[in-house]
This record gives sequence, structure tokens and C-alpha cells, in this order.
Amino acid sequence: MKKSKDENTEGQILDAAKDVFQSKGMDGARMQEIADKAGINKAMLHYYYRSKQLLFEAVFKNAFSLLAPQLNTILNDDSSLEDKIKNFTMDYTTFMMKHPYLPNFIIQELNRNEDFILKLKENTGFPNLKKFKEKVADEINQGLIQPIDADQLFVNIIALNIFPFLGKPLIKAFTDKDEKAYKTFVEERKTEVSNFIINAIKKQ
Amino acid sequence: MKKSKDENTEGQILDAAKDVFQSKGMDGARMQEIADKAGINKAMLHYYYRSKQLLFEAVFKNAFSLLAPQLNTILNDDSSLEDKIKNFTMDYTTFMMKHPYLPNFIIQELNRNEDFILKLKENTGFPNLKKFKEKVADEINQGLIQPIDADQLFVNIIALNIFPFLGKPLIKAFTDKDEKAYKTFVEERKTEVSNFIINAIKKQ
DNA sequence: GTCTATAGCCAGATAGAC
DNA sequence: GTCTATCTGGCTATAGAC
Repeated sequence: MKKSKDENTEGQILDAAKDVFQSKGMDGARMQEIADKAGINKAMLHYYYRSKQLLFEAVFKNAFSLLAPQLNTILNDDSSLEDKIKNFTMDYTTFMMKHPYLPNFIIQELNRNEDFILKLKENTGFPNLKKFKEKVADEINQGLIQPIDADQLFVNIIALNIFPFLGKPLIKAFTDKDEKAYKTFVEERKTEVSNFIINAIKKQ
Repeated sequence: MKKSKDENTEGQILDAAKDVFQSKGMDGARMQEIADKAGINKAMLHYYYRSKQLLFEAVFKNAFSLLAPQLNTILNDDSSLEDKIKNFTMDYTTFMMKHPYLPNFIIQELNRNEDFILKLKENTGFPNLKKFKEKVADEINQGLIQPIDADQLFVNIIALNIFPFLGKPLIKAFTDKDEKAYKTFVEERKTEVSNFIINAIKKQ
């Protein structure tokens, strides 16, 4: 059975809570709205998750554990930097178009409570840049790419990929795009962004 | 007199509200906290701004009007693209290091209420890409830079500049930096980012 | 496990004295 | 203009019947 989550109350609550927390944030979310969306009453939320805070943490960890594996494309496989960048840009953008609230939710709640990330770092599977740094050093030594700090490159890559989803309303307003034009714009970034990055770092 | 804002109650309230709204957001902010910070009582907030919503809008418009002129560096002066990019990256990063809450506040509240940007667009002085697009087309025709869609380039530029402030907790965690190392990292981006962009677009 | 009813609290907003 | 006191409503959380 695939849909076991939808079949029990606990899973229905988590699904509903995900929707509400991701669109309204911790402070803006209402337990009543979560209950309504899950098709049960408020008392059940506390029966299963004890408090709003704990329910929120369950949703947040779930969201983060969905996002972290995406980073492994670029951090931990053995392909060339060029392939890493191409694959990551393609996969990440595709993934985000399916989960548009995710980046903003993560970013926002981490800014609201910076200690929260400490809990995440304790978990196994928290993204690690070691292998990526080695690869960058390696390709610089081989003369394949220009010298660049690996941290800076990493931030550039995720900035170019994540920002279009964080700043969607801003981008739509500045570039005068409606929803449809914005979708096309993001779709084009699947190749645009990797070309841009590769041009920036490749040896002339 | 310079500090007229601090001398009257209305200005003190706006200053306090700015601090609280920008760090807690609309939903997380408490009128009591704003009153305490302004050194007056809750009743005065309503006397001057009528409601929480209106006080929030005053703060938001104020914040946006601080941000918008920054964009004019890149949009509306007459220098070359290369100079625009260099100057914008330098100025914007310097500015943001002084107002670290600003980008996250704007982005977050626009995502919470997408209609909000419509109110801003009515104002004169809302950033416009017309001149920037002409400049890009011009330099492509002259063979100075590679062909690129002006909207994509614009988003790349602001993504690389804004993201480090939006994703600060994430960056600190991924790259294992403490507050001091993060500051140095951002400082280095003042030149790093413009070099990166110029490499990406310049004719080989 | 699931429900209804309600406790208990805290927020935004207002009345009215000074 | 500024204050204290209070209203009113909405929220999280729980008690207790089934």
C-alpha cells in the first residue's frame, strides 16, 4: 500500500499541518484551520502531537528531510563539476516547481529561530561540503576552472537556484510577468542558470 | 534638527514598530512589545496609527522605499553594464550589512500577501527595467557581452546579492561559519559576485 | 480514538479620566 | 496627548462523555 499516510489520522494531520504551516508560518497558522483541513477536530491534534510547537517541528523536520537529499546531487556524487551543476540546476528547479512553498518556509522559520538549525545538524544526513570542496580544489589544480573559493561557489549555485522561488512576487512585479510568464521564466532557468555558472568559472 | 523623528511620539512608534515587525513579522509581532520599546502605552499606538494593520503598512512602505533607490544603481544610470554590476554589488552589500533584517522582511511579507505589491506599484518610483533592458540589448549588439535575456540577467544579479542575507542561517550551517566568518564571507562577496557575473556574460 | 464543551489566557482595540 | 482600566474575541489546550 502506497498511501498509508492518508489512511490514518496521524498522517492526515501531518498533511494538513504541512499545508497550513508552509503557507502561513508558525505564528500565522491556526490549529482550527489544520483540524478543518484534516477533517477532524482540534482535540485530535493535541492527542497525536501534544502541542502546536511539536506539530510544527514534525512538519519542519519532514520538509527539511525532503530538501536535503536534493543537495546530494551537487555535494556527494562523483561526476565533474560541470555535470554536478547541470544536474543540480535541472533537478532542483523541477523539484521546486512541485513544492513552491518549501524554500520560503525553511528560510523563514530558520530566520525566526536560528537555534533550530542546531537540532538539524545533530541528525545524520545533514549536508556536508567536504567532497564538493575537494572536487573544486581538484578541478582548479587541473586547470579546468578558474580559482574560486568553494564556499562562494556553493552559495552562488544555491542562490541562483533558490532565489527565484523565494522572490517570486518581487520578480513578477519587477519583470511584469503574470503567473504563466513566470512559469515559463523559471522553466527556462533549468538550462540558463547552469550555463551562466559554467561560463563564470570555466578557464578561458 | 536631524532627529525630528525621535523627538515626537509618532516617530518613536514607527522606529519601535520597525524593529519588532522586521524581526518577528506581522503575525509574530505584539503591540505590547512595540509600545514598551517606544516607551509609551498600547493606547497610543491606536491613537496614532488606528490599527495593527495600518501601523504595519506604514513600516512596510517605509522599508520598501529604503530598498527601491538601491536598485536605481543598476537600472537607471548611464554607465556600462560592467560598471553597473560592480557598483551595485558593492553598494547593495554594504547597505544590507547595515540593514540585515530588511530583505527577509520584504520577501516574507510579500509572500504572505501577494496583493500587497500592487499597492507598491501604484507609487511613483517603483523600479522599472526599461533602461536596463535597452543597455543589455545594446551591449549584446556591440558584441561586448554574450546574448542573454535581460530578465534572466537581472534576476541572477539580485539573486547573488540578496540570497546571502536571506539564507544566512542556512549558509552558516552548511559552510560551518560562525558570525565572524560569515561577516568576512559577505565582505568578500562585494568583489567576488561582480567578478563572477562579469565572467559569466563577457564575450570570450 | 473521537467527539463536544469549556477552561484559561492573551491579544487588539476602546472608554474615559486627566 | 497620554494614561489606566477594561472589553471582546480568538487562540491553545484540556476535561470528560461516548
